[in-house]
Amino acid sequence: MNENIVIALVKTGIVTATFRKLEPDKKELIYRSGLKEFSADVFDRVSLDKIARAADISKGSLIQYFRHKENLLIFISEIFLTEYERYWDDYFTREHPVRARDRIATYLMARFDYWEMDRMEFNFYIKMQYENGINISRRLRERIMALRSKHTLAMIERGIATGEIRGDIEPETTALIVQAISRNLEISYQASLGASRGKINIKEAVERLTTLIFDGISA
Amino acid sequence: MNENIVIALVKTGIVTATFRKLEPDKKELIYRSGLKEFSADVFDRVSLDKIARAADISKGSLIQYFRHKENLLIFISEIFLTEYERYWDDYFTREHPVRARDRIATYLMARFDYWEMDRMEFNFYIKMQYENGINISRRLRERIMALRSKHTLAMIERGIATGEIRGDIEPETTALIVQAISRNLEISYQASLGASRGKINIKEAVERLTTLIFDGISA
Amino acid sequence: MNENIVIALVKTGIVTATFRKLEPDKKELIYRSGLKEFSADVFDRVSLDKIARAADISKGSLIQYFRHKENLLIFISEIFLTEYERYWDDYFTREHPVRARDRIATYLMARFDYWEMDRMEFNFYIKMQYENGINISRRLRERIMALRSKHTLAMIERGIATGEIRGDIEPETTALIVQAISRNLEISYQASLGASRGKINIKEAVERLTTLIFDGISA
Amino acid sequence: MNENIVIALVKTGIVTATFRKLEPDKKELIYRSGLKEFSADVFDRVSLDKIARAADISKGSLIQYFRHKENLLIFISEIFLTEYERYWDDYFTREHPVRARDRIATYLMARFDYWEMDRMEFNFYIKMQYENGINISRRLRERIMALRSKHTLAMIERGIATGEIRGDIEPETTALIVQAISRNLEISYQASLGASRGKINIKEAVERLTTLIFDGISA
DNA sequence: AATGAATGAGATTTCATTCAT
DNA sequence: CATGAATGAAATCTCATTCAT
Repeated sequence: MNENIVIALVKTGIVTATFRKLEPDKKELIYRSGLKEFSADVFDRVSLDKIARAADISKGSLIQYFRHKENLLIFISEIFLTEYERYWDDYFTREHPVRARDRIATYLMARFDYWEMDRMEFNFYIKMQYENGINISRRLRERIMALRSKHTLAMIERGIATGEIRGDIEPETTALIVQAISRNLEISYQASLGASRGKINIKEAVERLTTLIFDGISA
Repeated sequence: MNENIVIALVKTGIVTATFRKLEPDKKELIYRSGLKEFSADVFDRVSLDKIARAADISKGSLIQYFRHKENLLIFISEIFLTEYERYWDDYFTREHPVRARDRIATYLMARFDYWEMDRMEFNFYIKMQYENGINISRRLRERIMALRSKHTLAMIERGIATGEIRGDIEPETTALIVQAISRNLEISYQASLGASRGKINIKEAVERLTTLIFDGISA
Repeated sequence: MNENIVIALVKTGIVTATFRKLEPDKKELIYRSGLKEFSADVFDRVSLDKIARAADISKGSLIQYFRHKENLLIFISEIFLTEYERYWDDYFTREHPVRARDRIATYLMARFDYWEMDRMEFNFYIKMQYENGINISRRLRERIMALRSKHTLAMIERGIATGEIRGDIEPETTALIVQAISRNLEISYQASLGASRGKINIKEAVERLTTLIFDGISA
Repeated sequence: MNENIVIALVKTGIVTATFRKLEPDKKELIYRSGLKEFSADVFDRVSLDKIARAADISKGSLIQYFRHKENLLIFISEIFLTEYERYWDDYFTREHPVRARDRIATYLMARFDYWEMDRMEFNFYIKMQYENGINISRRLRERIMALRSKHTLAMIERGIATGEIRGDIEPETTALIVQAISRNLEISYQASLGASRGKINIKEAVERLTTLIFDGISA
C-alpha cells in the first residue's frame, strides 16, 4: 500500500493518524476486506460489522480509523485508483508497437491484463460502475473515465499525426468508439465469468474488434 | 397495462390475484408510482411507504398485492420490458430504409425516440443499469441486451446477405460494436441531461458514429 | 389527557396521527412512563427502550408515535404545562382572600398543593429546572416562569392599588422577592423529601415567610 | 492548588498518587481544562478526549490519574469548593460594616465579586446548579448551600443580638429569605450575561432588594 | 379486501475504560 | 509512568413485513 496516499488521506481527514500507524499487513488486510465487501454488494448493504470481522479487528477500531462508512469507501477508492494510475503510468512509459492499430489492440489487451492480476479489484471496479446514490462511486467512475480518455485520445491523435487514423472526424468522437467498445467488452467479460458458457477469449475478441474499429463494418 | 402479463405474473406468484382485480387505472398508477421511486434511488433506499402514498393506497395493500418489495420491482420490470418489447416489435414490422447504413442509423435514433416518449422509463432503465446486489436488475439488463442483440444481429445479417456488410467477421462481433456504441451513447446522453454543458445532439452524434462504424477509423 | 393539545401537537408534527388514535389509557400510560424516566435522569441517559418497556409497547411503536426522542420530551412537556396552566386558570377564577397578605400566602400554599396532587409531575418539574443542554427544558422553564410572573405581578399590583403594598419600589422587583422565595422553598422541599430529617411543614413555612416578606426582617 | 486537598483526595481514592506527584502547573492545567468542559455541557456529553487534549496530556494519563470520569468531576468540585471556602474565610475575617443592613448588602455584593474574579468558576457553579443524575453535583450544591447558610445565619443572629433584626422569627427562616433572593439573583444574572438586553446592574439590584428584605413589601 | 398499527432486526456511531507497549 | 490503540456496550432510528380489525 502506497504510504504517500495514506499520508494524504490523513491530511484530508479521510483516515486517522491511528490508521496510518498500523502495520502494513494490517492496513492491507483492512483494504482487502473492505474491497471484498464493497465488491459484493451495494453501499447500504455493506456492513461494517462484517468488514471488521473479516479484517480481524473490532467494529470500534474500524470506526476509529475512518470515522464513518463513507470514509472507508473513499479510502478504498483512493487506494484502488492510485494503483490503477500507477499501472498505466508504467504502461505508457514502456515501449509500444509502432503501428496505431497494434498500439490500440495492445492497449485493449492491457486493460484485461490488469484485471487478471487482481480479480477482486476488477469486481470492485465493476460494482462501482453500477453503484449509485453515492457520490463517491460517481467520482471514481469519472476519474477512471478521464484517465482513459486521456490515454485513448493521445493514441488517436498520434495516429492522426502519422496518417494512420482519419482526420476528418474529431478525435474525441473517434476516441469514444474505442472507449465504448472496451468498456462494453469489460462488462461482457465480467458477466461471462459467472456464466456457464465459459469465459470469453479476450485475445481473439480484441483482435476482431480492432479490425472492425479500424476498417469499419462495411464490406 | 397488458392484462396477459399480469395473468402470467399471478401464475408465477409475483403479484396476487387481488392485484389483478384492481381497476386498470389503479394498476397503472401503482406501476407509475413504483417506477418513479425505483428510478430515483437505490433499491434499499426506496421506501414502500412513499410508493403507497403516491399510488394513493395503503402500505398494507401494496404488500398484499406483491407480498414483498422485490416482487414489486419484478412487476415493474416486467411491465417495463413488455412495453419495451412491443415498441420494437412494432418498429421492426414497419418498413425501413433499404441501405444497411441508414437502417442502422435509423435504429439508433429510434432508441432515443423511445426514451423521449417517456423520460421516467428512461431513468428507470438507466438506474437499472447501475443497480446491483439485486438479481432482478441483472436479469432485466440481460433481457434488454438479448432483445437488442437479436435486432442488431438481424440487421447485420441482412447487411451481409446484401453484400453491404463484411462477411469475414462473425456477425455477433459486428453486432457487438453497434451495441457497445449505442449503449455508451445512451449513458452519455443521460449524464448530459443533468449536466450544465447542455444536451448532446443525438442526431449528429448518431450520424458521425454510423460513419465510423461503417467506414472504420482508418485514414 | 387533553385531546386538543394532542391535536395541536399532531399539527406541529411533534406526535403522529397514529399516536392520537391510541386509546386514552394507552396515551396516558405513555405519558406517565416518559414522565417517570425523564424525571429520574438526564435527557441523554433516558433510554427509549426503558420507556417503551414501561409503557408496554415496542421501541418501534414509540418511535412511530414521536419520530425521535426530543419530540417525546416535547410532548411530555406540553401535556405537563397544559395541565399546569389549567390548574392556575381554575385557581385564579375562584374567589380569594381580600387582604393582599393572605392572598399571597394562599397562592404560595397552592403551589405546593399542586405538587401534592402528583408527585411525579413535581419531580419532572424539578428535573427540568436542572436539565440543561436541551432547549426544550429551557423553554419549559421560561414558560412556567412567565406564567408565575404574570400571576405574582397581578397580585402585587392589586396590592399596590389597595395601598397594602408599597408603591415606591417597582412591582417587578417586589414580585421578584415572592418568586425567589417560593422557588427556593420548592427546591428545599423537594430535597427534604429524600432527606432523613423529614418533610418541611409547608404551611408553617409559608406563614412565617409571608410575614417576613411583608413586614421585613428589621426589628 | 491546595496540596492538602490533593493529599486528602489521594486517601479517599479520588485521585491517584501519580497525579499528586505532577508538577503544580500541570495539576492546575488539568483542573482548568476540566472546569471548562464541565462548565460547558452536561456530564454525559463532556468527553475525556477533549479535556485531555486541552490539558496537553493523553487520555490514558487522565484516566490513570482519576480512574474514571466521575472522580475527575469530584476532584474538580473539591478544588472549586476549597477555593470558594477560603475566599469566604478571608472575607469574614476582615472587618465589615457595623449596621446589619449594610453588612448583608456588602455580603450580597461580595457574592458577585467572587464570580467576577473567575467567570469560568461561575459558569461551573451555575452548571452544577442544573446538573443532575449525578450525585456529585447534588453534594456540591448542598455543601455550598450549607456554607452560605452558616454565614447568613451568623449575620442574622448578630443582627438579632444588636436588636437590628427581629427576634420573633426563627433565624433560620430569616436566613432563608436572604438565601433565596441571592440565589435567584445569581441565576438571573447569569441568564442576563448571555441575553441581549444587557447585564443586570448588580449594585442597584442588591440595594433595592436589601431594602425590601429589611423593610418588607408592605406599604 | 383494505388498512395501518405493531414489531423487531439491523445498522451506524459514540466514548469510557482496559491494557499492552 | 505515559501513551493511545482496541474494545464493546449502548443508544437511536429505519423500515419491510406481519397481522388484527
